[in-house]
Amino acid sequence: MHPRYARIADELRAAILGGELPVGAPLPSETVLAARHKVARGTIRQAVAVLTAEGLVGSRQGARRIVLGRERSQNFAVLHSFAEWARAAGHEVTGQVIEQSRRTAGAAEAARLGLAVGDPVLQVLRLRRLDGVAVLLERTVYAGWLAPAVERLPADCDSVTRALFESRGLVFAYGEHLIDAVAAGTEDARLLGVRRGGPLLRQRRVTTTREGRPAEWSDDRYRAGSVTFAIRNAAGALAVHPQD
Amino acid sequence: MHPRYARIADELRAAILGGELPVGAPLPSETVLAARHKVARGTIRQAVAVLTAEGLVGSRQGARRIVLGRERSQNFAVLHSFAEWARAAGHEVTGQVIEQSRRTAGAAEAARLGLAVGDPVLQVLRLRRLDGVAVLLERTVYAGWLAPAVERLPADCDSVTRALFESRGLVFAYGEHLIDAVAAGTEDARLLGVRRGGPLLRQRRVTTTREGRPAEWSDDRYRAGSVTFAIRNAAGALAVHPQD
DNA sequence: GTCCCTAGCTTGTTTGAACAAGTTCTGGGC
DNA sequence: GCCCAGAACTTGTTCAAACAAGCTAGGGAC
Repeated sequence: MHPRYARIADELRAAILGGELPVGAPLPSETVLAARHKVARGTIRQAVAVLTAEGLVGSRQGARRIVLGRERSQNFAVLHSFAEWARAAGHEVTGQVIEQSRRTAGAAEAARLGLAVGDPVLQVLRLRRLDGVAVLLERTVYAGWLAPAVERLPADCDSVTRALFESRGLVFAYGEHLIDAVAAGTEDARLLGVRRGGPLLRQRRVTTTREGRPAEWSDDRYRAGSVTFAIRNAAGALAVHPQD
Repeated sequence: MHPRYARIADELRAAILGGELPVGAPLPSETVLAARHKVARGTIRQAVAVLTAEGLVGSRQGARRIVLGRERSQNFAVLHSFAEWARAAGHEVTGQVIEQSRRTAGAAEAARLGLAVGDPVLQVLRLRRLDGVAVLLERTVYAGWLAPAVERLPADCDSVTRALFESRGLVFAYGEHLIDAVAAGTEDARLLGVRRGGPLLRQRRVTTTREGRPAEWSDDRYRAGSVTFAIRNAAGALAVHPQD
């Protein structure tokens, strides 16, 4: 059973997405909502904090909260798994390991993965296709303790994240991403089928387990025009949990 | 005076950034922190919620909170203003309007800015330099009601966001961003001084006022290698900033 | 009619308490 | 020595109350 505030948040979200609370309209005041749901004001504040974090509503002290938008921004967590995102968007995803080898960590990798220089790591080069078209080239380095689990995966595994969750109970909960544009190198161009020197969208990311242990470090290159990152930010309102 | 929880958050953040609380270390428990600062547990929870949203600490029910990282990711708000970010990072920013003209909104613009087709808009082409190097080409469309305020700005205005805040009290608080890579067109190549067809990082964004009124729509192209978007996502909360 | 100022409403901050749910560690039993 | 059951601890959820700070609409002065 979800907590009370989450269910109230779901209800409000549904009202916004369903158009009962149109964009620009004020939300009912906290007092009214509290009375309507028979909960304390703090619980309502937690519920609207969820919506604020999603960028659906904005708030200013003294004035009523306002509906900002109807499109719910996906949690950025989907960015962790190309496969999850693509499937949700109705695309067919396939993956293929091009190259896989064990080696030892260099200084940069060691720092990023929280290892010592020389610790074993597993390097994987993976090509992913969307509806048959080569779209993403992943160069991933897994921490040594993950290597056996990754090596056991089939070469055409669709979703590594899901597979590792199912086989090892691993959850990649927190991550850090660096996004920029780079020119396609020779290998990039050949595998993705683009011109050498042409634009690629690069995403470098570190993913850690829920406990904060770094698990993988990856350099992902997307063919230009194939993928766009969408970010909705509920800027000023970054503080979340109002009350305990 | 900042609220109490914000000051406690600042103190904890400083401890993490300063290395007193190294990555992987547990945070003191809420009870301990509450006693130490002589506040209620709820106040401590608000403080750590800030850090959680910044991606600095993670938490699991039942276990102590853990320091996840040392790099603080700025709130996405800074991304609204290239100038604000650059200045904060210690760079010298200059801007220059290349072209500016009024026209009427097409279908796509009207939809994005919440206008009717044919409503007046102001189109501005702006080149921005970082420490003297051309780095960003902005193609911005302002809603008609903003046009007078924008036209009144000097052609070499550094920070449009700040200027509009000061002259009109406008705050660009919420936005939506689409990030991808594109090949440089002829004009892009000439103004940014890169090869035609070379990689550019494109950011398309809609910015609305705090009240949810769309104010500007912009296509920003960054020279590859000059700027990187950093995104840190802590299970739902995301924060982003450009970095070099 | 216009302007200002205040009364009332709304969100923000904080307190203190209680229980629920999950984790960690300590002993005792084997 | 190993393993399992609790005890103790820690975070998560909720309540009720109070005051602070900011906004808005309406009424009074001009």
